[in-house]
Amino acid sequence: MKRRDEEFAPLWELNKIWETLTEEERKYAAEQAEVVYYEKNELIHSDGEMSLYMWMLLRGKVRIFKEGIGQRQQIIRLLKPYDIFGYRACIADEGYNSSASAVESCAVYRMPKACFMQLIRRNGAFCYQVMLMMAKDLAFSEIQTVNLTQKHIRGRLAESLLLLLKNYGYEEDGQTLAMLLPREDLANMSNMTTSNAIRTLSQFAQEELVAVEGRHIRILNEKSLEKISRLG
Amino acid sequence: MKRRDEEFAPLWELNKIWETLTEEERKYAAEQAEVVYYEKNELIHSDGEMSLYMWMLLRGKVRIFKEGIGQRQQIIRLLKPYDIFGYRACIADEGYNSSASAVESCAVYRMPKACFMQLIRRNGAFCYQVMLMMAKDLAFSEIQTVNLTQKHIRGRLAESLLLLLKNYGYEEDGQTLAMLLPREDLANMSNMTTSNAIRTLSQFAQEELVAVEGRHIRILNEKSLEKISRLG
DNA sequence: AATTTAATATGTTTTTTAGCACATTTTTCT
DNA sequence: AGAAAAATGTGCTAAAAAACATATTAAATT
Repeated sequence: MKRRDEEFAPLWELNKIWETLTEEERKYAAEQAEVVYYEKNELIHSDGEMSLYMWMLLRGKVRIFKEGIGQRQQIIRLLKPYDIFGYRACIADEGYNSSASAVESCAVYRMPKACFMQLIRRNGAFCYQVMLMMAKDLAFSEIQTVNLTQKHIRGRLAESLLLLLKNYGYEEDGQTLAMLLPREDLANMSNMTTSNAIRTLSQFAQEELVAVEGRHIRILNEKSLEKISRLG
Repeated sequence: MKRRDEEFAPLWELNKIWETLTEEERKYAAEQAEVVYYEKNELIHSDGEMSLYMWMLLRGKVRIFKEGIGQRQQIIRLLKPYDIFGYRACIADEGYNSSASAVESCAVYRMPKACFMQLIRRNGAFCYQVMLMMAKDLAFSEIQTVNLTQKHIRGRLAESLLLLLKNYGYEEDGQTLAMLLPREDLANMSNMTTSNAIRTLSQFAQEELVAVEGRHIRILNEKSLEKISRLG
């Protein structure tokens, strides 16, 4: 983790939750928030560790995951720039209940818990925005529980690919997923072993649902993937 | 669903989130909240249906569940008196993202969404209490995702039994779970088929971890159950 | 650029879990 | 209370997924 002098747009231009802050609060938030940098695969925070900051991703990609049984990890969600994380633990004044690490080198705003909670207490509209964000995260988590427990391998992998597509979109070619993920991460998202992720992705390639070149995945038949995901 | 004239203690004596309300707000809340009754297995709200109320359980037990693939259901959580539910959808102004049905006949307070949201907007302390509740629910959901995906059948069943114990405690004998649940619900909690729930519970009985008499389950060896749950 | 290390691909075996059948018991309903 | 409907208990079979092995390829490191 490094700190560097680099200019990023102010908070309120990056995520609408900050738009609810008054001039004074914006100034306070900007003073307190600090840009920090992480290398690829570096740990940002870890499960159980007491929450000291809430974070907003500025550049790069981050995975939020939990360690399960026998070092198997489950990726809870993947973040893109301006997504906010680590805020739940701050609100509950608990340790983080998951770990965060950089998928690729990235820049992050971190805001001390005290500052964040101050803003929540002072500003009802801000509090409401945070609440709304949490309501979305909760809905997603409950949907994900059912996806991961009830769908079969093919359905789970298709689901993950569509999730990546929805979250990161395509490269300029309009086909290639704008997210390079090792197969192991794909497996950890989809609740399966790495070899099953590899095998199933190969199957999808044979069926011409996707085309694979290393970590570059082109989506050839989104409709069919949706169907596979839907039927489990 | 019926309505009856029956007296329940006022909201603020039943769940601490209501303690944050002012006198005036308490009066408003009490006016707007209404007691409704549901028969065993009656549906209280269903997944996708637009949220009109938030609810607080007064008497009885309620299951919150999602329908997955091929009518298999996943129980997201089980409620005991004074637990609050259906509030997430109100906050996000969305449809419910799960269904709720009565495990046994029960009484419920229901409060119109507009009233609930009014209180949230007006009263920062109340908003914060709701937020805190949601933070707990979110943490639970994420833990549950990992439990249900990574643990093996025995681990998942042990987990569920301990969850029931934590939530409902023992009967007066200090051994029998104060929650009668058909094996199918036990299966739907634990992400397994009904026959596997029956089979695995029988195994636990043979190993003298529990004693089973119909739906009455006595916990004989909590320590061992914890170990089985922990190791997956 | 070369070397080491890690990731990917694929086949095979073993374990785990679901699915089905059917007898028996318990609940529910009238 | 008695009949009908559900739920439970067990055995067996099939399917799904994990585990393991090993070759190949790509990525990271010096």
